[in-house]
Amino acid sequence: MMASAAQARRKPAESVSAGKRAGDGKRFASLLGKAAALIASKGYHHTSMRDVSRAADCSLAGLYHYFESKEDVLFQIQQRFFSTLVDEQVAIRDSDEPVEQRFRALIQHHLAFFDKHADELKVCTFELHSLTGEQFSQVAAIRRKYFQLMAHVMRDLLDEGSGKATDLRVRQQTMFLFGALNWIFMWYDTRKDGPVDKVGEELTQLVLHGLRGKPGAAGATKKASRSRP
Amino acid sequence: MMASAAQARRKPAESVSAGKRAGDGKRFASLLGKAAALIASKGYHHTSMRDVSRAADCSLAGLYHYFESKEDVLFQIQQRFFSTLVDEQVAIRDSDEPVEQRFRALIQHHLAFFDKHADELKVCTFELHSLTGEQFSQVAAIRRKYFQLMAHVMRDLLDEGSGKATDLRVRQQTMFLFGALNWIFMWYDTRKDGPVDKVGEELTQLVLHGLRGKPGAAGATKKASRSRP
DNA sequence: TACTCTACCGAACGTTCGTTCGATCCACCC
DNA sequence: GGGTGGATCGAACGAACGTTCGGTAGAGTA
Repeated sequence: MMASAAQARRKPAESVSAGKRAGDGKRFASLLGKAAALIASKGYHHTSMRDVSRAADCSLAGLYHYFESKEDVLFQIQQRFFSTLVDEQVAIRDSDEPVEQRFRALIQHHLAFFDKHADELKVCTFELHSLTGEQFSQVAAIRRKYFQLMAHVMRDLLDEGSGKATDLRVRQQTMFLFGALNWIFMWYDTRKDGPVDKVGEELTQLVLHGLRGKPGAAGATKKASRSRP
Repeated sequence: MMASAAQARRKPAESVSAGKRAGDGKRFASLLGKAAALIASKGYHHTSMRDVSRAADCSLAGLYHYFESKEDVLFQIQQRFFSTLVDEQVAIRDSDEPVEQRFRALIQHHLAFFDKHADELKVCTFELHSLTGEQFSQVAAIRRKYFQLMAHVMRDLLDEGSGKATDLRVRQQTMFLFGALNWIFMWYDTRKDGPVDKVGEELTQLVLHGLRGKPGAAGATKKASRSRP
């Protein structure tokens, strides 16, 4: 008597690596991918269930065999991919490397994940606020975890340079970094920009040097070279 | 016979400071503000014309006296505020100051504009792709202009330090900066973060020092202080 | 063969949306 | 007073949307 995959997922298991659940097959993964591509390019609210069904070559009603609702589509994408990324980043933070190496590895792995799952990560980054209620809270918690993870390494980095690692400074520098990372969706183009790890190294150097600078050392001291009068 | 403000605006005058057009009154500005606040907080596609009419205390049909369509609402916000910001930034770029001062001033003015018109600037930053056709092209052109403006100063900054100002490097560092700037919408909180100009100075220092660092100087040289084993 | 369960579908329902139409109110000018 | 035109409105229209319902096809199993 009708126990669809979506209904079976009603209680989605609390641990991150959830137990077996209906809808973990290839078809489900393919649907998620098609949906992520559409949402990444048109935005969640511009993407209709009819769009998804067309892209996935199935009927509108057929989608509801795999998903409870449209919002469930969005949630599945965000929950699965974002928690995978953050779990992997935790392993890097806890690795046995010097702080600069861990910092570099965090940036590089973020970009490598972006390279492999651009659509899904874009959805994670820009469509959090399209979720509501419990589903919003769950993904928001993952995002907080990611922030704290990065802020932790940022603090180590600031501590290493000098004693000026206030909570506020750690917060703001971490937010600057996330801004630079997340904005990459808006401009990165393989042909123009080359492989992602080159971009990652540029960003790593920018921040590593930027944090090291002595306060006041970069002020209005020079008398200016102007290239356009 | 019925020449509404929206219809009078049909040909919106090509110069930036357009000639007088119906709908430049206080009511029109107030409608734009209410709409910007709604769109900034709920997103364009989640904001209905009925929402706007409710917030503005007028009828649904009444809105169409001022706007040709829903997309016209979005376009008016973006075109007016974004071109104002960029025009002001052009004046800073062309001012007679040392390059570091101009760079600092660009960041500070961007943040001051954010402080005054947070809703409108947020709409400019995140809702470009909700426009289509000619309106999209117009705002995209303003955005390109802003990028080139910032990249221009970034190039001067890189030139000053050494000879390593390739087009690619200028492009990527500029994009990092825009990322950090634009992401501020996501986290800035006056109570936590203090006045915007403090934030601006942090970001200015990060980039100024970051660009000055000698390549290879911040590598895996130290043997790491770890605060969490 | 008969039963069960998964995967999937066509057709419809109720709602919300952007937009339009015809009308009214009112300040201003002849 | 009569006329004009900007500002505003209630009511409705057609389209698109998310979702549901009742059903079918087919593989697996007893």
